[in-house]
Amino acid sequence: MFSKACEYGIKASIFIAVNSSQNRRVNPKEIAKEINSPQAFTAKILQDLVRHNIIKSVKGAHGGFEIEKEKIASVKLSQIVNAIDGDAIFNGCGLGMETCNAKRPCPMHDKFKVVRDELKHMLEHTTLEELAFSVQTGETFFRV
Amino acid sequence: MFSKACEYGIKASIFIAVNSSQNRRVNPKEIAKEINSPQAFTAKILQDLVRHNIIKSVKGAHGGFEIEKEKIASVKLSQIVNAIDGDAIFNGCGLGMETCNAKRPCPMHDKFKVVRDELKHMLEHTTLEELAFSVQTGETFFRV
DNA sequence: TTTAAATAGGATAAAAACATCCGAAATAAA
DNA sequence: TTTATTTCGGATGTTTTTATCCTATTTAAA
Repeated sequence: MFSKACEYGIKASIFIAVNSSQNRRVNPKEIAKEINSPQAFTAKILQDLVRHNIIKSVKGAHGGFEIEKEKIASVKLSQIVNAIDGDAIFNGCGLGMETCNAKRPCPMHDKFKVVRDELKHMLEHTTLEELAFSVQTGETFFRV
Repeated sequence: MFSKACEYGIKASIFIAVNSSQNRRVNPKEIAKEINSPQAFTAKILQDLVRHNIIKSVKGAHGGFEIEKEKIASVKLSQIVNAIDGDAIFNGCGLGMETCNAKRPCPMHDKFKVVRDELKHMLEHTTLEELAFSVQTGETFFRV
């Protein structure tokens, strides 16, 4: 469904949100440990999220990654997915056809579109805030 | 969403169904041409579908691939997807966590499960017959 | 029985995804 | 100003996915 990079990116963003809400910056080492991901690879993904203006990085001593508090509630899962995996998941054809559309649909088009649109809707209406909150309350988890 | 192999496998199955309903066997060359896929790679996938007992192959002169007519209506998309991509799409965690479940859910679990279950339901209730029919009537297409 | 036409399957190659390493650049604090 | 700490970014390596090639095996028909 999502690439590994995207999975790591989502988890990392949530973890950063959890910490930023407590005014703590975190670094790739802490993040990778918490979300159970390869550190250097995770660092690359964090750079990507910074370039896409989803998280903020602060260089130098006492630096790290953070998300502005006001942003935590407004950032949607769809933005993270789109930043890392692009928009194929939102608009792409279920059978990978470049040219599939309502006028000239692939055999799966109608049925697939229903599911894809629901996924899209879910990603566009799920905020970092609610995900971070469920982690903070101990309701959900990043790892075993 | 699905691997390339799975996309080719679905399209190939539909094309074989269309032809089998007219008592025609087809070979990898015809199939690859029709569904716009690499021929040798497609042949491998066909072997996989044969091993999974979804399609039938007939070796030797005048051989080729076919699907028993009675089977066309009973084969579900889910069987093809499962044969090629396995069951991760049906049961896997949205964040790739091996251990995610209702008791110890990942942050996306509840919201993802809704979408994943709808995808699963769609795949389990879509038959090769209806897909093949939509191609036969010229309502849907494999390529540009 | 021979031949031509098919699928089967192993070996190999190319591309993409996943991952690591290391030095450069930035910055806060000593 | 120096030092320690941190992100940035390029180079490189590994694994998986995608794709090709070639030979063996099977089988219908001549």
